[in-house]
Amino acid sequence: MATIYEVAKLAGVSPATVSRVFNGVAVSDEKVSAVREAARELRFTPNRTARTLRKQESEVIALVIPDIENPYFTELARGVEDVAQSAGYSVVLCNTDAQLEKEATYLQIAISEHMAGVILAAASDQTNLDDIQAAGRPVVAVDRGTGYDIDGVIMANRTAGQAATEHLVQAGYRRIACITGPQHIETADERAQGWRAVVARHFPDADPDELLRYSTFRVDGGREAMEELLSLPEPPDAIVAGNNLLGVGAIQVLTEHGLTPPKLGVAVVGSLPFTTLSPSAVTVVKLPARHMGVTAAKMLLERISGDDQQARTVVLRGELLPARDRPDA
Amino acid sequence: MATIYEVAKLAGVSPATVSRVFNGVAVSDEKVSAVREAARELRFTPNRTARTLRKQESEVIALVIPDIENPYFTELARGVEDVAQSAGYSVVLCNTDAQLEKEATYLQIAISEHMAGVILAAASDQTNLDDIQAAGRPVVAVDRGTGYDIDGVIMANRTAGQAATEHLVQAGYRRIACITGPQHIETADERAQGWRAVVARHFPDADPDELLRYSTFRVDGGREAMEELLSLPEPPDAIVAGNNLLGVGAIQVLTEHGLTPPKLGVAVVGSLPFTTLSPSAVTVVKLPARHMGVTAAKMLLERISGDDQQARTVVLRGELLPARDRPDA
DNA sequence: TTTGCTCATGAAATCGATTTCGCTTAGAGT
DNA sequence: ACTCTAAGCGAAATCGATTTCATGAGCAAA
Repeated sequence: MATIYEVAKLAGVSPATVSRVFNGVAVSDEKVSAVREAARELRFTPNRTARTLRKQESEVIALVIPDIENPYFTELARGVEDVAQSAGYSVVLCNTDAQLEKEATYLQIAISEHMAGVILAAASDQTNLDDIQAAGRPVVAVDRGTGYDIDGVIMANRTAGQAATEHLVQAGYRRIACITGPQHIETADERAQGWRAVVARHFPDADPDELLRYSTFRVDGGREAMEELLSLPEPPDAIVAGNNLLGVGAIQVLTEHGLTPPKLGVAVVGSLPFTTLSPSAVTVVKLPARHMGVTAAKMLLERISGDDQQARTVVLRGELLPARDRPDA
Repeated sequence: MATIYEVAKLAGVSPATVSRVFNGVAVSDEKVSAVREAARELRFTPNRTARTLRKQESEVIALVIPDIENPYFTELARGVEDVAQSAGYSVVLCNTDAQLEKEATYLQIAISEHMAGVILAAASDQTNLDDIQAAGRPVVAVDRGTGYDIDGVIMANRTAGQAATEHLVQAGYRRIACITGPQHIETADERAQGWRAVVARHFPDADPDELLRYSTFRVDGGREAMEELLSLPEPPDAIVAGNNLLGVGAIQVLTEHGLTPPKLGVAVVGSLPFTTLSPSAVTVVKLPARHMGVTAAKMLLERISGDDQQARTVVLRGELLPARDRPDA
């Protein structure tokens, strides 16, 4: 690739002037066109590595997520990407597999590659951000908090859990179970709390914990938990799934048992983008994943451009899309 | 962040020696430990930007795909990532939305960021790789060819289309339609050709094109095409979907019309990881997406380390997972 | 003892951009 | 006509690592 020096020589100016042309600093019209002409001829593209080294900042932001195969996170990624792209930033997607170690590696890379900032869906509440904060790189939390006082975009998880559960109650279900993610993940626990509150209010005599399962946020986790619940002496007549993948797993098992919703009521916190069910069979609390990504990216870009107001937390709300088929319909 | 100079000063050696310690070049034991000690104390991490500038190569590979929200590509990405990670490389995921322009931008970035190589699922057969080849960066094609003579990992698409269709014929269906992706995408067309060959052989009198729909490789594309097919004077009794998302869209429409498979036969080229259907209702030709990513990443790493044998193309085969429920069962 | 080699090491060049500094020149103000 | 200011521009420093080159020490072979 051509360098700035070759362009300078061809255009008959100094490298400094070439740089100025490409960075919008005042240069006379004739030199501008000479430089542009030379650059075109040599197919010159500025070397981003050199630029990053000198400027101590690159136009790359890292999006660190626990599960790249979860459509929820890819939708979120789309939101981030669209905003970033139109601001001239590119996005590096880092998949941590919910492992603290991988997460730490990626955060180190973000520092040593001079990335402009990080959007982080933390693997757990143990995530250490000391180094990246010391490096002065802004971090925005998405989906989950971090234990640090930083910008964040999260869901009203408790509310979402409540809404899902409440809707099942209204639909006439009486023994409502809950399958959620690992207890150490804030998101998982809050949704379960929403469920518990509603169940406790409507059925004060029931022992809620009998019908609560903490699992992994994965399809197989949903399957296992659902199998377990079905084999109880007194199985539930409805379940609330703590995220999309748990919902998929649970519904798969139900289908295999001939209990296709709404025979057994199902409400999912999260969307089922690739479901092949009738859309009216399952209640869904749609999470604004894309919007979450958009918001987080905007906040991050503000910080990158120097905004240092107090840390903000934006709380987004899910949207209840009720199942229309009732068991008594 | 601490620099190599500060470490050198603290350890009482030259920066060159510090570099050698971190790159496994012979240095006396005492200096090694002095350097390590100093590095630990200053929490030194080598600045990757500077290293990249000097070495003219970074430990980053780009994975350029047309649709990050398609589980097929995220599964492929997982394969790439696992191999790359264990070789010390990180992966930048670039989403082109099947747009040539975005793709070109990302390829330019790959060059100007000195990325070690690119794994590319091309947006179309128009992709221009001249620049990146001129820059000497290896490119491996996945899922689709590129029109260049480079390494590639592709599917036996025609075979997959045939197998899916053949299975529907064996199951007793007689009027089998096909919904596939844009005609200018090799993958889409080859699968349709497989379908056409089988249909022509078994039903030589039928006009195949009446039942063939080129669409986009997206859920809504599958929905539209399915609606169209259902409103034909003589609608099909089965369909072959050219990829996973088309399959999802088609099945959604069928479900809404009360034609849940296997009432109308469905075979999909591609997996339905988040389906909630009974697994025995739909025939699936499972594509080895992960394996494809793994293979491509290994090939790319070989090229990166200097291998310059002739370009190779690896063809992987899909696996037929037949539906067990027959319409006549 | 001398020659020849290897090994460890530091000084300095290098990668390719940006940016500071200082000089020149042109135009405004008096 | 004479400062004063600002704009345009080039030379050189800079970012932080790697790598070449030169040097000297240590050791083996002759």
